[in-house]
Amino acid sequence: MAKIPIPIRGPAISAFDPWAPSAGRMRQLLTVDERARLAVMSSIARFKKGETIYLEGDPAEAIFNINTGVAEAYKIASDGREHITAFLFADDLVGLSAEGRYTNSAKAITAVTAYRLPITLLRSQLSKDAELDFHVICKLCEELRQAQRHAFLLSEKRAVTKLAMFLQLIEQLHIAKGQQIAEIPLPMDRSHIGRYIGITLEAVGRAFRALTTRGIIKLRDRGHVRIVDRDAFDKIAGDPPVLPAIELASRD
Amino acid sequence: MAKIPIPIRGPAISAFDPWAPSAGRMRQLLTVDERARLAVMSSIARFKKGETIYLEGDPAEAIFNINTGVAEAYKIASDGREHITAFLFADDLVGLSAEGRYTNSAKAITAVTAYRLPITLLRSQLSKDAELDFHVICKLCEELRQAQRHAFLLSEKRAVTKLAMFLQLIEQLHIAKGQQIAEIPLPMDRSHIGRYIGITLEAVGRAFRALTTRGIIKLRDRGHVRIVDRDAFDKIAGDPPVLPAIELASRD
DNA sequence: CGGCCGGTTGAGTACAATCAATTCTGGTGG
DNA sequence: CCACCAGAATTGATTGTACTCAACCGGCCG
Repeated sequence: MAKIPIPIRGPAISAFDPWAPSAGRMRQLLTVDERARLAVMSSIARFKKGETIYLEGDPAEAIFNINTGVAEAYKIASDGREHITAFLFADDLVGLSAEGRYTNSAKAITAVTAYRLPITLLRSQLSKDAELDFHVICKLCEELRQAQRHAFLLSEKRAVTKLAMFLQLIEQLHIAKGQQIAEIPLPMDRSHIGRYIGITLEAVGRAFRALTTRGIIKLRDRGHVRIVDRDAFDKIAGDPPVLPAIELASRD
Repeated sequence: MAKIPIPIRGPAISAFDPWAPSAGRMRQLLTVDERARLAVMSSIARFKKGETIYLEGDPAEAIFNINTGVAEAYKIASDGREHITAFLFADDLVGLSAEGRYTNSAKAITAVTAYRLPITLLRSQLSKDAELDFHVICKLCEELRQAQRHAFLLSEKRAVTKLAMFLQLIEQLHIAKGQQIAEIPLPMDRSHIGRYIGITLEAVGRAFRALTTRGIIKLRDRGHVRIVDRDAFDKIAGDPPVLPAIELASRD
């Protein structure tokens, strides 16, 4: 293995601060120093498209910090169907466990590079560094918020509503990361979307078409959507979660 | 306000340790010392049945630690329907926020007493006490696991499956807390269950009846179920998450 | 006694699942 | 540059399940 030619800055965690306004932007929580300290205890893992990162029930020896690419966390239903728990992007943490065992499986959707953090090392660091702990707490709050929103999405019955909420989710993720985008990129395929929002891939397709023919969205290709009619879109997806600026203005 | 006559031991957090086997039992994570320290910075809040604890979008000034009773966290859908994000029992933390605003609402299902922890005080404590931080991290992992399991449940389509998974959820919660029970107590009504598992209350009733007539469960009254046919039950609900004892035996 | 709340039952409808066939797309090699 | 191929996506016809709306039941409390 040759050394990585690009400069390595170490693991990264970005999230909203649960308790301080941040103008709708996620911040990089870790300091340069923290990232360096985490870097020395971590190795870099590479996964090919479709490759398994870990399996549910395996001994949880490490957590992963996605660097590039997209991964999925998933669970297998009793009838064999695969339910996607979360899509994981850069700066996300993966490897949730309980009692020393992973509580879900994970695999790469695109090619993925990630920092692999052995939990033994991480844990000893956590018991020393309250600052790092606090950042992990922030990230977990963020993941919890996402998981609840996912459940909220799944509680909807109409396929178009689910799809619209999903698109809103992905869009806001990019906005929160500071990327102004006219188009929503969809690195996952129709079946991934279906397994995430709890409908079949055929229903996903029909929902896309329904939104397209109604002039609400426009597909450039498989992986790029544009929201044409924002009002109609928001009426289907529901208002996006409180944007601080709007919130503060309308309140009091 | 008279002083509380019963001895106060202070806030409590119980969860699985994410990284150490614990024989399927949740532990009380906080030490006597930590609980005392948290107690001095907290006040006791009492909520009547149905009373609102906080509303989505409100400034997040405190988090709550349920002491007695049952509460619900919920979100309102665009069509006005209420989706229950989580049922909250003793030792649970509630008050998830982002950017200083609550990201869901919460209200009491039964009469509730809770410790109210102002986040300003809590946060200053968190930046000092790595041990406390670690315990909060454990609890958040636990909540995240629950939220993902909830989403998994919601991704099922058949009402009987959803209900069975829900009952399994509640049962395991009691087992994890060390209470051996022959009967599953349901402190919430049919409409709460429906709002949690994403079906109408009529469908909840029909699912209960379906399981009853098939001889799988038995209702003592509105609020107490007994699982009669465990095999049939598990076949519908899916195998319960890895129980460490079984897991270790069947592995290697 | 009457009203209310939680719960049950029933008939008709709407929506997505299913299964199967077909088209589209992007990538490959000749 | 084109022909070809495999995987992804679309379309269509049918079926099943839960939703809707409405009526009804039973206990509890004033």
